[in-house]
Amino acid sequence: MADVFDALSAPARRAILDELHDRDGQTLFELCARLTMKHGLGLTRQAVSQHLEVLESVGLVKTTRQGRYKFHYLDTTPLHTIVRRWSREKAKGRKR
Amino acid sequence: MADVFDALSAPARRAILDELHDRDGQTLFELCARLTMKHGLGLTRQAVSQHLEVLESVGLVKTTRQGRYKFHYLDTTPLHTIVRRWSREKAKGRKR
DNA sequence: TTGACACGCAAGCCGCTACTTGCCTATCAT
DNA sequence: ATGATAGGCAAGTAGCGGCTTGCGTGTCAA
Repeated sequence: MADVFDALSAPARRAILDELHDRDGQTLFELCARLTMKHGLGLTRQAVSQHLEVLESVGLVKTTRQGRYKFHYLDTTPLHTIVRRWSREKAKGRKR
Repeated sequence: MADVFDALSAPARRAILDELHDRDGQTLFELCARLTMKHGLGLTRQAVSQHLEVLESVGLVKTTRQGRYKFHYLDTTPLHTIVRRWSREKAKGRKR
């Protein structure tokens, strides 16, 4: 588990990204509460925590700590590389 | 297994997309040969075939049959929906 | 200092999926 | 018709990942 594609494969992680897109900078408990509210997902705190670890490891989520709070922020820049990978412009050195 | 994210989660399927991006309209056997050549993947024909099924089911690959040949073509349009999902422009009816 | 709160660590279970194996169908050349 | 080529179908196996469970750590208020 190391790249953006794996991170996006889990529906729960996509729901987390949706939540952060709707309200950026949430804590773990906020996310747990709102995920069960809106998306109806029955996820424990640990489950969400593990998902956030994955999302952070691939750069889709950035975090800042303040005291005992840890805020999570969405970062979509890794997504652009996905589309670019199979875009029509052939890679630079390829034309020969 | 039904959406684009799951389809992209497997490295082998991404390699197949890479191959089709490099040379569009290949048959199953062509893909098998070139995948073992270039990417060094030890994939059987059935493995590649099953991957192509998945890619086709989510619309990333289109196919045409001619006699006993089946040609596979890359289609990147499903990829754009991924980026749009978490783009900055809030969904239309949301501003309230 | 004590308790509550926000979060982290680690092991275990279970289902899904990638891959294999074996056999079958269809198309083409001779 | 017969063999070779291109591809399809189906069941079984093994490993990984999502989720749980239980406990531990750090921060804040009273």
